[in-house]
Amino acid sequence: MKRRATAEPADRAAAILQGFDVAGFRCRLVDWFRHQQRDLPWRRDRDPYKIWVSEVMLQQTRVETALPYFLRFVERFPTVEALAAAEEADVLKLWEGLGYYSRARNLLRGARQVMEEFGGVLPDDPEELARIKGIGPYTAGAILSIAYGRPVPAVDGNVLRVLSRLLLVEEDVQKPGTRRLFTQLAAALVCPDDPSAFNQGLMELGALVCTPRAPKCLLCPVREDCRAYAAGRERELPAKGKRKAIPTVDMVAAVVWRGAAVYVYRRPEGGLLGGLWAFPDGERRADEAWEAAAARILRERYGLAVAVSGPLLDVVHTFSHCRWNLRVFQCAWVAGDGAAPDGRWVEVDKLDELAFPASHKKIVAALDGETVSARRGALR
DNA sequence: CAACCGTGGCT
DNA sequence: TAGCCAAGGTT
Repeated sequence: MKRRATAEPADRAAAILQGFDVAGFRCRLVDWFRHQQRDLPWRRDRDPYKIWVSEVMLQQTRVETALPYFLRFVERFPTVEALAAAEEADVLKLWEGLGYYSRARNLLRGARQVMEEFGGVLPDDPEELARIKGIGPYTAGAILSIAYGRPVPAVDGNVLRVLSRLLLVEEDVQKPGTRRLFTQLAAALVCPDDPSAFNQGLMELGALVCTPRAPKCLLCPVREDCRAYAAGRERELPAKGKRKAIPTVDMVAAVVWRGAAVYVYRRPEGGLLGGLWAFPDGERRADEAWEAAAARILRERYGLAVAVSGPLLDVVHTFSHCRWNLRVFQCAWVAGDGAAPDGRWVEVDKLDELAFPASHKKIVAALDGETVSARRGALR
């Protein structure tokens, strides 16, 4: 049998936990969580569906941001069955502004999958859960432990931070290999008596006390367990590699007027902002004039001949992995019905029925302003 | 494995 | 200001 140069995660986890007071740590954490947890709507009951929705919304998203979306979503779609019967357009409209829109599409697909394959009930089996679109290792662990009381780990960013400090683990937490180590550690630590309180306690501690920049160690219920605190090194952890610089792209978009209607298209699934509506847009070429770029893109990509009348606004929008310098032009329609696969002429007052990304939502808002000022002008 | 996929708030 | 950060998943 061949032996690896580096220890397996399971062996390393066991070595790291040598001398750690597992039982005492569990008690202190769970006790703290029971008394100090925030009153959040998804903690009101253990409905697996609501836990699922909340966990998906909370992926890479702050509690305060997700909260109003969650309330609207479960009000409109209270059950898996209700969601499974929904139109994707309605789901995306409820998700508008929350970002990472594949989450919404996957949640809808997942709900339909649960109706067809699992009789409308989210399975409590790890391997079956993992087959559902949009449910990865963390979300599966969260649903299993919180909704079904199963003693499995749920490793999110909070848990990586808390455990890296607690156990003084110095590996780069962004590497997939390190993630496996922390999953082993969390699996060994999880409290069999109350996996829900333990896993949520770990995350709540990370959110409220063991925060990224200025951890509140003096308020920490498990300070006596913390190796980083003992070493005075809590601010050095977790270790993370540097982020790559993100590229900037010059973009043009156009508001093409044809009577009271403007042209919009639905972005293809799978790409950036997939499934959302947008004004016709495209990349400006190097050394190309902005207005010329607008005319060229409308002609080539959207089959529209227009007269570019002037800039409406500039939008600078930063995504997670790229940045747009977006210049928006108003245009008068000349010819062409529009050739985008999912293009439509929509009256301006009906634009609110469609889901737009934040960057193009600003264009819609600018048009509302235009309408208002035009009406004001007409009244004078 | 590394790149892709949003958004808003904070320092 | 520019960068960092937040209950990740998919390809």
